[in-house]
Formats: sequence, C-alpha cells, structure tokens
Amino acid sequence: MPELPEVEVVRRGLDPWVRGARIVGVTVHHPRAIRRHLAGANDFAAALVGTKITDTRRRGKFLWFPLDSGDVLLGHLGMSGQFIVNDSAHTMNRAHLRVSFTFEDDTQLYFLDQRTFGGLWVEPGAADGTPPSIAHIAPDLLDPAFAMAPFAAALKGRRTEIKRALLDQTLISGVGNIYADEALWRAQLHYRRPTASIQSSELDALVAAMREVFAEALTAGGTSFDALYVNVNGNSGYFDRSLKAYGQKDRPCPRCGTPIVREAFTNRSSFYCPRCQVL
DNA sequence: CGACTCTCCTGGGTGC
DNA sequence: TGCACCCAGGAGAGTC
Repeated sequence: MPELPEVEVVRRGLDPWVRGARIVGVTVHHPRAIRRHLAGANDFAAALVGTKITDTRRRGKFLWFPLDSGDVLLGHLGMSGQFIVNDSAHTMNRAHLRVSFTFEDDTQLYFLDQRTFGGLWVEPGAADGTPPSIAHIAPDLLDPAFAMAPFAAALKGRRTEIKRALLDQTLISGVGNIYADEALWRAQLHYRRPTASIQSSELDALVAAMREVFAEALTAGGTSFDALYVNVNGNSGYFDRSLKAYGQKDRPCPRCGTPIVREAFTNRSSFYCPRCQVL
C-alpha cells in the first residue's frame, strides 16, 4: 500500500534506469492500466515511442517523467502498482503485468498492478512543471514548497475531522490511511478531532510526527534496494517492523499498554490508543 | 464550493 | 476440502 515514502523509494529506484533513456517500444497488456489516457492504448504508445525521459518527479503519491517531447508520462501506483526493471531474478508475476516499456539500450521496464487501482497516462507538460491533471494536489512534506502557514490556514477553513483532512490530498498530499494513523498516534491526537479545535502546538506536533514517520519509512525502504535487481514495488519493509497503531488491534499501545482499538472509518479502519488519544 | 459517500479491483483470509 | 463471503485501499465521480 504505497504512500509517500514508498512512492519516493520507487522514484529513487527508477531514476538511474530511466533518466536519459529513450523509449523504443511500449506494449499495453491491460487497457484498465491506461484508462486515464482517454485516447487509448495506441495513442499512449505513439506518444511515448521515440521520446527520451529527462527526469523523475513526484508529488504526494503521483509520479511523473518529463519527456523531451514536452509531454509527461504520469503514474499512480494505486494499491498494488509496482515497477520492475529487467526482471533478471525472474520473480515477476506476469498475470499482473499491465504495461511494458523497452528502452534503446534494451532495458525492460514493467508496470505491474494486481488490483488495477493504479495506472499510467501521457499528457502535455506545463510551464510551471506541474502536470495539469495533478495541479490540484497539494505539496507534500518532502517538497520544499510545503509551508506550514498555508497548510494551517487551509485546515482551519475546513469543518471536518482531522483524519479526513489528512487524507484530503488537496490540503496535504502523500498521507494515506496507514501513516495518518501512525502520525496521529505519535502526536497523541484522536482521529475524529474537529479540525477547528486543533491548537497550533498540536498541529506542529502532528506535522513533526508525519515527518518522522516518513523519514523512518524512507530509511527502511531505501535499504531494500539491490543494485542488480531493482524491484521497486512500494513495499518499504516498514510495515512489519515499526507500526505502533495501524493494524495493531488488541495489541498493547507501545506507550501506555492499553489495547489498541480498531473502529470503522469511511469503509475502512482507524486504529488508535483510547488512553493516549482522547477525543 | 465543501462535506461526504460510492465505486473501481483482486486475492488472501475466514467461517461454515 | 470447498465455497461464499469479507476486507484492504486512493482518488475521482457523484450527491446534497
């Protein structure tokens, strides 16, 4: 379940393989993977073949690759998207293969996605560098453009609960269900706290907690790379080792020992400590 | 426009 | 063992 740290790990992993690479072949194996490319698979391939990838970029959970044609190749991993380069270890499950790319130097890049929530598409680049289809996505915490004041102001203007606000990618991007629960646990805030009631000191603590969680996940994900076999699959290894609240129902809170509670939340789950995170 | 719900998808897990 | 479910989740469409 890739969130910001996992997508950044994917970007870093892909960068040395794709930056400067010229695309000479594109095969779309499943049309749903390019459903956001409205002109269809033939147009998708035609827009890419012959172009050179000039950079690797990311905002929140969106990835994009500027092309020397002036277009950009955009991608989102959704729930289960992954990129594999060359598959030299032969671990790729071809049943989930959605799009294949061949580069001029014969490097193969595969996009796989079991649940097909993710996808790829091509669109014209924009002068300010942000592709039009993600212009509404707010800066994320790794972005130098992120600033506390506008985020705090945007949050204050909303009449909702803090976790809903954290998951709203137009307020702050890159935060998903897992890291929202983890950051709220660290900052000792209940996920249903009204945004209007959050004090500035609490917001500072929450942002610091999100930065910590992201930094730890990035470190964990960054160590899972192998220079010879790049499987940038969005699994940071962070889940198994470091989660304090998410998925920890009935396990003792690492801070106070009280069993972690799971509650239904917009057709998914929220995990929190009922003693440390009081409404 | 803001707040919120619904929908898309697959396979691992669970209960009978 | 087999089968019918349930569940996980991001983001955008749709509703009010």
